[in-house]
Amino acid sequence: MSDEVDRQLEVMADGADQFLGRDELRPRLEKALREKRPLRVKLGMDPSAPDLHLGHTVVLGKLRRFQELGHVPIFLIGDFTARIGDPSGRKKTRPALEEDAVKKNAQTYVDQVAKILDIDGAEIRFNSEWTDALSPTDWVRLCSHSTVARLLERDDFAKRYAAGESISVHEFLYPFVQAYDSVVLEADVELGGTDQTFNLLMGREVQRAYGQLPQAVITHPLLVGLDGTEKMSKSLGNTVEILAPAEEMYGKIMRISDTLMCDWFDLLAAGEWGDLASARADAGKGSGDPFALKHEIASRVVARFHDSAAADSARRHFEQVVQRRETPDDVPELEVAAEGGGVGLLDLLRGQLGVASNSEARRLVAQGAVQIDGERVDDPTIRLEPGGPYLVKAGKRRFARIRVV
RNA sequence: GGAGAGGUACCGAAGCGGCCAAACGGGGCAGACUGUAAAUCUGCUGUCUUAUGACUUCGGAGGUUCGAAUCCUCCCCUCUCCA
Repeated sequence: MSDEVDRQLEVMADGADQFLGRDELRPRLEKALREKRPLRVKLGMDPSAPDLHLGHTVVLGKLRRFQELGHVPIFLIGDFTARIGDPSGRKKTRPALEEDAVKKNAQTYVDQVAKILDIDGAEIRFNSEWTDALSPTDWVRLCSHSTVARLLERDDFAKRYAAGESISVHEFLYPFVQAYDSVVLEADVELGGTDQTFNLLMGREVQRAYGQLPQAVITHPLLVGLDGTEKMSKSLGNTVEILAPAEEMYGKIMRISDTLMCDWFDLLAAGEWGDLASARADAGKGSGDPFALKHEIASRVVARFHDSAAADSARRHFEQVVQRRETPDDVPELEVAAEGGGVGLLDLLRGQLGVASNSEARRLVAQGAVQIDGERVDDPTIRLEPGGPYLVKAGKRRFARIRVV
């Protein structure tokens, strides 16, 4: 029995940055196991962007592990809080979202989360369910449980305040709402990124104020995005979306630095990649074969969100197109209507290859990035005669087979 | 309520009557290199059927001027200090 408690606590702590309230959790866990009343484990996310990315999956993976331990995963969609905008880690006020956008995003979240959790065994909740019912008096009471000084202690607020950045009053409300969610959900544990520490601790305080046992708080390091410096975040454009096509996902992962690769390995392994431990250790020391390890990580991540067949073909595609710089097998074939006896190259690049503008297309030609049937083109004004198909290449990764009709 | 400071391209930030499509840095794109990368080096980076050309752009709306990102007026937004 106590072995089982230890084992579970260890799984809970795996990969975590902090595990606050661990000692208090122990007796609750024992009781839970004894009485077969699983713990309620909360993870909240704001539907502020439609796509979940690898960064989200770090904590989601932990939630899944709780589920595997027999506890109740509660995935909370912060549809109300998204309308406030979480100030965590922000340098400026996050714009509040329109209700419609929030609803739409929330919908897609459930589908995406299902790739990680066993969704049937999970509790999916929306916090507007109870926040909309709060009266002004309730709000005042809720907000009385902390102080301005305390809120200003918070790192991101403190920095913004010191730097003379604006802080809107409503941003102060955010932690209160998140804390209140824990009260309503009677959370035993709440998960989050390290940037959530303040909000999560607020949950403990408010639960206490409402006569509940405070939740344990488990935070995980934030996954650094593709740029290798900032946390992965949609607004920074450094994400790998979990719904991304297999090839794109594979390619993005292959493009990260070796240092970042090690970081990702640790956060994304989720207790699964034990067989790669020694390769990981070598990579950390700068020895071994980091390239092979990166391939392996890319394959496993793709397999996790697609399947192993997709992972294999993504790998082949990468080896072919990026490593050997060959033409991929699956170049899209497009037909273009001839106008005045042919098609101008610039129109083609813009219309069929996804180049942003004629000027951009000209630049690509000038830079020697455009090829037709393997031949470099350096005159942007050429026209393609009816016929083909012509194999058109723009830059390293944009291909199309064009038939002019 | 009062007094100051400020809003510039994807982002940060210079410019403060013509030489400004707007320095510089970041980002992005392309090329070289490489284990795909990262790092490094080089170039490009508003649009237009490329043009010592035109058009749109410097918070918004007007105005002064041969000419405005740059001066004036009003408005909107942000920050600081004082009350």
